[in-house]
Amino acid sequence: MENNENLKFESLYLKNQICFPTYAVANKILRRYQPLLRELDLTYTQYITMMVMWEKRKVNEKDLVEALYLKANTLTELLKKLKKKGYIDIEKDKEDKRNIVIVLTDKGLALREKAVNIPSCIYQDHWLSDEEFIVFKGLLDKMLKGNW
Amino acid sequence: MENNENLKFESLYLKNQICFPTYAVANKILRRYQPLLRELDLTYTQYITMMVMWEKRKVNEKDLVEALYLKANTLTELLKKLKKKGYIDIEKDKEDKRNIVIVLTDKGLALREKAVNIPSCIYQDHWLSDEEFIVFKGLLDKMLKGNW
DNA sequence: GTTAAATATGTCGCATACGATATAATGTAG
DNA sequence: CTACATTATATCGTATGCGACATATTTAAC
Repeated sequence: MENNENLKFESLYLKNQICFPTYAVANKILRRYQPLLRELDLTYTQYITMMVMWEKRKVNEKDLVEALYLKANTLTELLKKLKKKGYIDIEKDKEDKRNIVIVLTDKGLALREKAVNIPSCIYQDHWLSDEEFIVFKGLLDKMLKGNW
Repeated sequence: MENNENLKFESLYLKNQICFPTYAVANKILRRYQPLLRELDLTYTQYITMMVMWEKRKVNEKDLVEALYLKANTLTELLKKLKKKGYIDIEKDKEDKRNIVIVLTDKGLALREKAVNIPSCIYQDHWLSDEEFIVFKGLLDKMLKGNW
């Protein structure tokens, strides 16, 4: 009876989950970034938003939503904060007045010089081997693109 | 010059990140659970907490912190809510009065019957093949156990 | 044995993240 | 060309998740 019960509920054991360790590793990653990012006065979500800005220089909110796999309402508040810090400007799009245009400022661009050291700090502790990182990233990208 | 700049800041491109897709997949997973868990009146974090309770029946806060890779202050509020819903009871430990003892209630145990279908719903869309899931979970578990 | 360190938990403030819903602007069907 | 659908963004309320800090016990040092 006890064995039957174990069998029936096996799928609910924490150790058998895929989603839970994904969630836990993501939390662990965020905790790891925090002290490094504090020196740039950025949170993690602000940091990945700036990554897009450093690369594209000029986007609208929809571009960010797609690049970051977030929802627009999550970004609205965050963009106001980045604007307040002077890293971006927010303008109305003349062409399509529904859009906003987010533009990297000089101060925002300058921040990249301080940010450039972060990736090597983050990855230096060898959580995984180089080969494992490649496999891991391949699986993640597949999951992100997947339609589920 | 433009090429040099690309090279210098390559490590800051979103597409070269490992942490970002981990974070994005975790968000995607949480969004996927939400509608299913709403029927149980549980959030995702409450759900994984209940997983521990279904298995252990009786734990203290520290056990949960270790099992879920969260911080104690995150759990304090959450436990109050689970208590309010009647799924757990919270008592003082007589042996060591610093501890609290969290006990699964009958109502909490009964909830497991409704939860047992969730895992198959979640995993049915084949985000990855069975083999890929095994590899993925192996890497996640390694990262969780790693000391970084 | 008294004091200091360690442990377990709680409080507070901040920054997400989301669904539901609202609003404004644009596209489109007939 | 007008009503309706669609699109892009914003507002609101709820639930985390954390660091910093505070509190209450217990343990350990000497």
